[in-house]
Amino acid sequence: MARRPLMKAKAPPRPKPAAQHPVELGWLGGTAGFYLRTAQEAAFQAFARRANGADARPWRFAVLALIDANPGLTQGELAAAIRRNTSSLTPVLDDLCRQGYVSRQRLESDRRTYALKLMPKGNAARIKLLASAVEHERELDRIVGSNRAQFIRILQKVATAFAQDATSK
Amino acid sequence: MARRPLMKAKAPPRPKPAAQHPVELGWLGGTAGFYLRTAQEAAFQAFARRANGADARPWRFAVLALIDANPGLTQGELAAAIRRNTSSLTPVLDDLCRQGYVSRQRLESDRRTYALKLMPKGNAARIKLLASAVEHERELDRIVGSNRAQFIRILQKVATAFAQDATSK
DNA sequence: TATTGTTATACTCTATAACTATA
DNA sequence: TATAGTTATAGAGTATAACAATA
Repeated sequence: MARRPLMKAKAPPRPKPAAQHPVELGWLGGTAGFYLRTAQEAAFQAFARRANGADARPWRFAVLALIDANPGLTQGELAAAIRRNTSSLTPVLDDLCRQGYVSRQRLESDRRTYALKLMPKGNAARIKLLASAVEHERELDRIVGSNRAQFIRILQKVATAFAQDATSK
Repeated sequence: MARRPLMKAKAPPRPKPAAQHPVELGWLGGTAGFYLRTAQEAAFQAFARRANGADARPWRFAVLALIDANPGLTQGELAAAIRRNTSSLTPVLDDLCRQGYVSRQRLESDRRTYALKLMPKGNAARIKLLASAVEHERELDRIVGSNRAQFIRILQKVATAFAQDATSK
């Protein structure tokens, strides 16, 4: 992060000199790719900001929500759902288990796998993050307007179409 | 990356065990946020795959395109356009200059700033990446369907609405 | 003093390969 | 041998703070 933090420095509102004459985006300004990226980044940062206090690191809320919706799922299934390598998930789950949010139980039928379950503390954390997420989606609604359902449908299609590419290639 | 690579290992097509019974996404499956992320990731990876050979690391194409569209812009302006800290841009530009793609010229009117210009080699690289980007956008078109313009407009609105949040807060 | 860009540094997220234990 | 998950490790991308040059 920083060079010699010296103090905890709780989110100092930096002024950020707004660009006076806007940069011409050229061809980029007519692409979906460029805005897909900037929109995603801006939206995620807004969510993290809103969830301030709750821990909203990248996939934490999704992990809690997915374990809640699929009690007993395995780490491999969870990793596939968020398109991450299982080795990336291990430290996340270590952390959630250490905090008493999630339990890992060896499955009797296949003792190599864990059945993941949400613990009461984990459900409480999920609900807290859900409140932020609901607010966040409400703001997205206001921005997106009446085309919300269609917008989501298109994003889904993009995600699945390119994801299929990845496996077929 | 890896533990003792031992060989160059040119992209071994890993089989990847497709999840047999799909994970239930629950509430997440109705949100824009979740699919904004997964769509962006899948689309970007597809672009990088397609540009194979050309160097399509995150902001490289955008940087070349933006310098081309705004000859003489400064590093600060460029950083603002892609919403990155100037310190993150320095090594990217070091690299592009080392390769003879971009020139930094001290501005006579303010010798603290550089005027960035695209060199012939940089323009060639831009054109090569542009070909991949055009193909990529064409595939996005096929996926998005007839709502392309509206889709882009919504993404723009999301990007700018949340970006304004960031500065005002 | 203020601003542009650089340097030193540290942190987060991610994946690959090897490993352990089970199957 | 094959698979689920862990460990060790590497590396990309990013930002913060201090700095040097210039304003």
